[in-house]
Formats: sequence, C-alpha cells, structure tokens
Amino acid sequence: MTTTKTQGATALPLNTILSGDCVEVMNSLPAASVDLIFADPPYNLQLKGQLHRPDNSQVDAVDDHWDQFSSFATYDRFTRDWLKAARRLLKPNGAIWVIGSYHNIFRVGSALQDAGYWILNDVVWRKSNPMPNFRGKRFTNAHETMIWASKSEGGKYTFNYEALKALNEGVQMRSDWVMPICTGHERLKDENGDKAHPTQKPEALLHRILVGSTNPGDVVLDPFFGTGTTGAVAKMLGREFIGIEREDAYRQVAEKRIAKVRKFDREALQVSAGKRAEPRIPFGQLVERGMLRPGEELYSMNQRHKAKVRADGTLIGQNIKGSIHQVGAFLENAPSCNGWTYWCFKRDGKVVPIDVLRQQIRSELEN
Amino acid sequence: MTTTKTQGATALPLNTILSGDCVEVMNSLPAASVDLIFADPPYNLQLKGQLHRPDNSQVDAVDDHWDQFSSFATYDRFTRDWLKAARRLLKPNGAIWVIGSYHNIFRVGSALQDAGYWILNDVVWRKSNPMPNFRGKRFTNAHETMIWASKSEGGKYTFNYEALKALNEGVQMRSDWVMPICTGHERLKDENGDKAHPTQKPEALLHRILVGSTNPGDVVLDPFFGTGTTGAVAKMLGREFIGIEREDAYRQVAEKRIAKVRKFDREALQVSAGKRAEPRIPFGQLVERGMLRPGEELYSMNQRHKAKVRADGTLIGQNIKGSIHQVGAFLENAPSCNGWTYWCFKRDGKVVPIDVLRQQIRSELEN
DNA sequence: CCATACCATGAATCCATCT
DNA sequence: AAGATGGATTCATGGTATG
Repeated sequence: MTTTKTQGATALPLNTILSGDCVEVMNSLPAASVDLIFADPPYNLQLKGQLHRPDNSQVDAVDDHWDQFSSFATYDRFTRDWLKAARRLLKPNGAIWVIGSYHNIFRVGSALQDAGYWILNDVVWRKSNPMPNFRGKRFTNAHETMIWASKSEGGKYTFNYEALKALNEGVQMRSDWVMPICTGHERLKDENGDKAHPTQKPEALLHRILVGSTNPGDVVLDPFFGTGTTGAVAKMLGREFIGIEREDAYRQVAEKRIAKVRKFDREALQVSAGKRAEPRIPFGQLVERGMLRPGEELYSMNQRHKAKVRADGTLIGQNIKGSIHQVGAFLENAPSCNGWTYWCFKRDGKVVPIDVLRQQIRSELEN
Repeated sequence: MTTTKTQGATALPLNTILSGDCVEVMNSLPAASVDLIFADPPYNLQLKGQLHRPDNSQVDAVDDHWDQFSSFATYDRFTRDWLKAARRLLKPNGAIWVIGSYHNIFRVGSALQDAGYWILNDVVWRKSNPMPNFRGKRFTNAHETMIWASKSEGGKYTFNYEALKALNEGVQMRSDWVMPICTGHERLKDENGDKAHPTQKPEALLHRILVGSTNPGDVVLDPFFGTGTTGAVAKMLGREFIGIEREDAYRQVAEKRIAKVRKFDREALQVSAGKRAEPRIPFGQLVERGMLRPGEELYSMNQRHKAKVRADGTLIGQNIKGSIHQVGAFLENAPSCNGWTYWCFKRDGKVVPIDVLRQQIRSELEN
C-alpha cells in the first residue's frame, strides 16, 4: 500500500481497498484529491418472479440484498448522497463515469445534473453477446449506458483524443462501444466454481475509459469496487486506484486478483485488428429504409416467379410466406436458396438484384 | 380528415394536424382514446442559452449551480406537464415512445417513471453517419436514446415480436438499432432549399416503431409533430394519426408531405405472427374426434417416458394423472412443459408428434 | 492430436386466459 | 379477485465430453 500527502493533513490511501459504506468512507478522504471516479452502483432491478429459459433452466437473477430499494425515492436519496460525496473528492478538473441500465440510469443522470456535474457524453456499451429476451415480450436488452461528466461546467477534463482514435483504427471514437460481456477466464469464480460477483464488468470497458480519460499516475476512485475490475485495469495502466467495498467476500477476491496484475512495461496497447466479417444486413432494413416498398413485387432471377414484399421484410408468394430465402427455396423446390442473389426488383424498367441495395447499405456503414 | 365518435361526446380528429400548445390540445381530446404516442420533445435548448454565459471565466460556482437547477426545474415542469396530458390520452394498454439525447433524456426518463409509466426498454438509435466531433474534445455523439414505456405496470402493450424478428432476419430484435440519419431526398427542404426542420427523424425509425408496437387501424398521436414523419409513416402503414404542432411552417410542410403518401396495400401490411396468435385447441378434441383413441399410448420426445390417453383428454402415467402439460412437467421434473411438442404417438411404426394433429385441426378451421 | 457435439450461462423490471 | 392451467419462448460464447 502506498499513501501520499495531499494539501491537508490527511493521507490518501492509494492502491487500497477500503471497507465500509462508500459515503462515509468518501467523506473521510481529503477533498479535491481524485482525478477520476468510476462508479457501477446498484441498478435497482426490481425483479419480481422467476424467469426460465425455453429449455426450462432457471435464470440466475441479480437478487442480492444490496440491490434492494423500497422505492424510487429511496433510490434517489441513495444516489444523491453518494454523488455528492464523490463530487467533493474530485479535483476541479476531475470527471466521473457512471454505468447503469434503464432501471436506474435516468435517476442517475438527473441526479448528476442536479448535483452540478456537467455531462460530456452518454456512451452506450453494445453487448455483442447479451442474454436474449426469453419470453419474446420485449427487445433484447443488449446494451448498458454510461454517463461521462466533468465535475462542473467548464472543467478541463482529461480526454486523450489521439489515443482513443488509435484504439479505433484511426477513426474518431464514437459514443457507442461494442464489447462482449465478461465471461471465460476473465470471469472470477468463488471456491464453489460459481461466479464471484453477479455483475463483473469486462476489463476492456475500463481499459478504454482509463486510457481515454486519465493519464498515468492519476488517482482513480471506485466507490462500488466489487471484485475490483477498476483497480486491476488501473494497475495495468499505471494509474493509482482507491477502492471502496462493503462486502468482505468481494474485497477478498479483489485483493487477490489485483495482487496478480502486472503493470504494462510500455505502451503495450495492442488493438486486435482482426479482419472483421462483412456486417449482416437484414432484408427488412431495405423495407424500413424505403429502398423497397411494402407491396412492391420482386422477381426471381430466372423471371419465372414473383413475390410481394411485406412491411416486416417477409415475402408473400403464391401459397407461401416467409423470408427471401425461404420463399426462394420453396419456389425452386430447393433445400435452400440465397435470397439476396435470387430476387430482383424493377426500377425504370430495369431489373436489378436486391443485393445491390445491400451493398449500398454496407458502404454507408464503412464510413 | 376523418373523425370518429368515442365513448364520450368528443370526436377524435383522426389524420389531422392540430395547431396549438400540445398540453392544451391533448387536454381537449377524450381520455383513453389513443393506442400509441410517439414524442420527439425539444431537447432543452433554452437551458443551453441560459448557461453559456458570454466570456465569463470566473463564474461563481454556487451561482452556476443554482442557475442549472432552476433551468432544469423549468424543463422538468414542461416535461411533467406534457407527459401527464399524454398519459391521460392513452388507452389502458397503450404505450409511449420518447426520443432524446443526453441533454434531456435523463429528465424525461425520470419523469416517465415518476408519472407512473412503466419502462419496457430503452432503445439506442445508433447513427451510421453521425456528425463528427470537430474539436476532438469528446466522443462522436453517434446515437440518440428512445424510451419505450407502457401506460402502467402490467399494461398489455402491443409487441409484434415475430414481425420484428422477421425484420431482423430471423434473430430477435435488439435494443440497439443501426440506421442512417435523415438525408437526401427524404430530408424536407423549404422554398430556400434549406432544411425545413432541424431535427427531422428518419422514416425507417418510425417504420420499425410502428410495425413493432402498433397494429393496423391503431391511433398514433405525436404531440411534437414537426414536419410529420410520424404521420407519414402511420399513413403508409395503415395506422391513424393525430399530430399536434405549434409552428405554422412545420404544419404546412407536414400537410403537403402526408398528402403525397400512399397507404401500402392490405396484403403488404400483413405481418408475421407467431403461434400465440393461433386459435387454442384443447387436447381433448383430438380424442373426441377419434384422432387419438382412449387407451392409446403416447411417448415422450426423448422416448424415456410413456403415458396412456384417457377418454377425457387427460393422460395417465406412472404415479401421475393430468393434462399433457402436467404429466410432461412431472416426468421431466421441470417447472413447466409444452405437452404439444413433448408427446408423440405411433402410426404404422412411425413416431409422430401430437402437434401435427393440432395443426391438422387448425388448417381445417381456416376454411 | 483434432473435430464435433453437447452443455452451461449472462444486471431480466419476460404470459394469457379461464375458473 | 385470486388461483390454476395451458403452453409459448433464446443468442453468443466458452468449456467440457466424446469420437
């Protein structure tokens, strides 16, 4: 453990996990001493019953005691309290990141604004492998939202524009980040082999946040430390961290984890530049975008069949409804069919394969 | 213009753009008469004007904070007012979509929750061609956020799951949608060739929203109608719309625009529906019709269990009597079981799922 | 050793209808 | 109105067992 003296008499307990209630602990630390705060507070999920997958297995819900709040008012009070204590700790040019879902993020965002923070961006973490919506009653909840805010309007927050651009293959970093959820070896397990924490965040997320909004040597505080992703990544990247965590079990896992982490020798920020596959374009997108109209007729390559486009991107032919692929296969009496190359539309008397439209969308996406 | 009589004496002005303040106009319409509301409220530009003090670098922090709070309070009041009026208009099973950016969406989301709406998803519109951040001081603001909420917790909102899945090439629709911003021919221009509205939304966005959360004939209201994207797409898709817009110029553009729109033909508006839409067939009917004989044996999908059909359409297995579902669940020690897909019968040595018989009855019903 | 198949699981506000 | 019942519903990934 390292400590440094700040302007006051109080020592700043660097690279330590403090135990206790985060508001109390934060209030015991010297004001204006922290460069960045990353916070992953309870989401207040308000889950009622149980949920089963279609295969009858039960979903392991986040029903921990620390996520229980009796009302929005209670949650708001909790949020205002910790945001106030956090703001006091920030240096004038400090900043904060908070992550949440639709259950809590609107409360958090409003409280941030009310407390005097200045929102810089909301950043969306698009999960490449989210849990599906098993009952088919809503959209797959495929993202979480992060809010990035400076301590005050006009604060000279840190933003390493070029580093982020480099991380993004030379293109300016956007407000939507695609990353997988934390699984595999990165996911910490307890002695029983169960996940050590129900909501462990991926290190890649913290990597991008810390590279983008701190400099080496900066002090990063995490008031809901959990199993210490923030601390682990901060250590790798040569930043100082302070963790606060109430639960003994989480603190113990985090201590062990961080002890094993080695700081990177150099700027070893390899970006995986793997060849990415061409993005899949659903046929329905051509309809939504008005490139093809519902009711418009498509013609088969060989001109022997036709079918009509429906509003949901399916086709209807004689005796058959389904996707462009299904209808093509049916009409050709074939086991399968690539609808993209099979179907054509007419424009100004010309017959054009629909695949041309797909290419058009793909070229837009490359920008 | 079409109007219909509702339960009260007040007529509902369908397919009309009403002029005036949206709260007053909404309060003049009959309660519980609207299926869906789509709202694109102002993003709190007034706030920005107040907060950006000209070249005053030494602004007192407390003053600044107070300023912020008072401005947000004004915006919050405005938001609460129109959300309350909107909620009154919604049918019990109605729903709302609101779109916004980080400037206002957290206020809107909190107000929605406080007003008794029940958030179903937040959906991110990920722009494939956003405006870059020219000064390189923040992330490219590449998305906007939409909140989808039912009128109340437990409301039986419309969700055309299968149609959305079809739009997405057979994979369940996620909460992040990639779409280009409104440009090109779709972007409405005024007589000077300038854009007619600063924040015209793409029709593709409304297409997905209306296909997903309304049915043909539903009433869709847009209290901030602008140049009428909601009305144009509603008309195409055979939904009824009501627009409210304060500015004469926008109303005029919208009127012209919508007049040109043609409704898609009926067949094209038909959309994929799942099994849930199929009529329910009691298992006992298979016995009554003689498709299965009392005493006949059924075999589980995995061939591990068998049970005997009884005259009343229940099954009897070892230690268990009950419906096809109950017996299946018991034998598999599962919380539930779909007996239709679990049980098979034998004919001419072949094993056939009983669901085939149900399909047979259903196809008879179609005639 | 490799290829394939099977299985487990992730911050989830996840049913509709009839008795 | 509460309780019981019918029966509809999943995607990406990593780990493990099998061949």
